[in-house]
Amino acid sequence: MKKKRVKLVDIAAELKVSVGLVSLVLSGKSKENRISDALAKKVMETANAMGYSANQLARGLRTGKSGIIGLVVADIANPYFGKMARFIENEASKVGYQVMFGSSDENPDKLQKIIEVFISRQVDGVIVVPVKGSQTFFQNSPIQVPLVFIDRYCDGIEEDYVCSDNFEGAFQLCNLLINKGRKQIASFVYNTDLSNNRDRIKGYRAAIAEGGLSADNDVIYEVGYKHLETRLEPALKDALKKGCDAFFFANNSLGVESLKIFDKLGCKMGKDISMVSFDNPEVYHVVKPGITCFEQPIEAMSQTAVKILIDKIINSSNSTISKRMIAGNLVLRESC
Amino acid sequence: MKKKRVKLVDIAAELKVSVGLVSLVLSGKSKENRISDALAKKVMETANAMGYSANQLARGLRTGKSGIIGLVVADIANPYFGKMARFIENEASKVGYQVMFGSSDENPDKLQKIIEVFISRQVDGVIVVPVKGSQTFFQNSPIQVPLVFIDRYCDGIEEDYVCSDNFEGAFQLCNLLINKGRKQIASFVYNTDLSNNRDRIKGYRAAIAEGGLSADNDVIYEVGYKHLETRLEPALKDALKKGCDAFFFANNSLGVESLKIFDKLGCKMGKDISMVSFDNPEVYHVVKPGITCFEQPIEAMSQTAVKILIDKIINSSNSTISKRMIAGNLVLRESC
DNA sequence: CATTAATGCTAAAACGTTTAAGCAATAACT
DNA sequence: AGTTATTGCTTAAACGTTTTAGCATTAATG
Repeated sequence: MKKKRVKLVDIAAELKVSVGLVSLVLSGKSKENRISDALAKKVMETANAMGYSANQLARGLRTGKSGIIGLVVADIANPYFGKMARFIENEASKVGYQVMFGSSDENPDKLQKIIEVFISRQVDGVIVVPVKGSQTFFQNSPIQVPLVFIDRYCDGIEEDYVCSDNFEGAFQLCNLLINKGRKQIASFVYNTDLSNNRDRIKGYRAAIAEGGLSADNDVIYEVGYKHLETRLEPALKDALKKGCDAFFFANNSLGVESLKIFDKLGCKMGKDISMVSFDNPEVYHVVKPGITCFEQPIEAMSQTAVKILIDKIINSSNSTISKRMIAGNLVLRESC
Repeated sequence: MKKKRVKLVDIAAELKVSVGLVSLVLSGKSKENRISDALAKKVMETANAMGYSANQLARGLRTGKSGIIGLVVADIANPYFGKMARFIENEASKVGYQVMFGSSDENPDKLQKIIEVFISRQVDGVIVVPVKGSQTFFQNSPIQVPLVFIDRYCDGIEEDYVCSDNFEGAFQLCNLLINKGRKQIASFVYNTDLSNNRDRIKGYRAAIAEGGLSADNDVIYEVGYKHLETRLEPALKDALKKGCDAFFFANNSLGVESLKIFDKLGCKMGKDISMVSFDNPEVYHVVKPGITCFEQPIEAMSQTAVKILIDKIINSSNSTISKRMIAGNLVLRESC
């Protein structure tokens, strides 16, 4: 029933040649090694006929390359990261790489565990969405694999990264609110000092300052990733009580959850209040009024990250580190 | 700069013991092999101190187990499959397995390629969402790895699967429409004869029949996965023209896209028309009126699939095949 | 005391590849 | 004809583990 997997030695036996020769032919090195065309052809044919498929474990052990890249996102179930995973998969498969993933839940311990497991599995490189509190890990552990940060980077860690223009996105979004004539803009962000979050706050502040609005710190609400359900609603109520008539959300999770709460509280979006948000989940498109947002260039970011990583893997070029910031685009809808 | 990875032989050299001993200790086989406690302790300590991490490629080559399971979904960017991936990741990591994924785009050729690559990478098992046209592949190729279908199964392929109760879900959903007093229910499904799609159609038909409505075939619209943008709108218009006052959507993609179109056409959801849908994407929760739907038990399905797979891997028990159907639950909202 | 048993370790093969080095045989030169 | 190249293949080591079999040494037994 269970057919034994055919390996090089089986093909070699069948043709009465050496294993090495079969290997050379099947890995496309016939020419360099002066294997006769006739024999090479015969080898390939029988390999096909016998249904040969290389054992990548053995190959990897020998060559020191697994052909796998590890991807660590916050949560693969979050469509933002799901899309990212998909684009990374596409780009990686173009160059023969497979993707192994792990979700950190924004937890530095989990992230560390995942990376350690990846390393143990000999991934050739990793693409990582770093999380709050993981700086020390990246600093202390002399990470032994090529690494590229995506979506965010870690301060003080000199590593390649690719992210979107978070400052500009926030700046543009908040400008929309100001131009709309809104007077007090509440900002909802995660409680981290990660680059993306921080730059979005900066963009918000810059817009406020340029727009001549008062930039009271107390209308910046930092909400923890795991406390959305409990902390978000009180924060929103507080903002409303303080007279905020506009809302800036630093990501889709905050924005989408807030939409539900606004509805519950009976706030009329686009009338009583205006809102803008980072990210462009399906919800923002379908809901009425549509939510104006800043769409991050997930595809370009993902492709770039893979390209940088593959380059690092192949050329072992830790010479210069690339820091890429890719422009996103504003999606104008009715919420502002 | 680049620290050399420490391996068993390094630890062995450090302690002037044999490699085998180190291996035995580190893989927790000290007792069975009568390694003295003192030495075992010392080995573990130096292993830690030296930062040892096993090379899973080598281990896998030797043991014949890679510790990796392959997951083939239609599209990891689709939140439904993203969640599935996440739950599978969680369950797999509990037993020390990593997940490698691939997206088939509902394309049998891609699916086949992915599985072949997985096999070549020596995955210990695969969890697969089969697609239209992949039956022959599963039939002909004597798949050499433990396999579990999820979400759907292939007719004529005797393999383990776990799916939700598609018939019951569709039946219940359509009953809601009928009880609401709707007279002509259009059904929007994919153009495949895969089990899930087919059972949903059956559920729809059964409800229609029991409800005493006319079951004209021409209010079943089969729309291809890749032709949603072009084919869906004409189909919806056609249904409206035919006088349909209720809509059953067999999945979230069809339902969400249709929401946009209904809005464009000025249809008042819950008044002019009612709708129900399979799956429970965020959109259905946030949109007004909320969309009544049948939520599939993604977590339970995923966990079950992993458990079955791990069991097959460990026990090589191809004795009995398990066919699991897990109940989902109706989420009542205002669209019906 | 002589035998058997238990203890604590080592040696070496094996997993399936890749690849450097080498070896005949033939071909191409002086 | 004698040397050197070229051609076409083979050999065998290596990658880092696991695991079986075995070897001393010490302890327990009759």
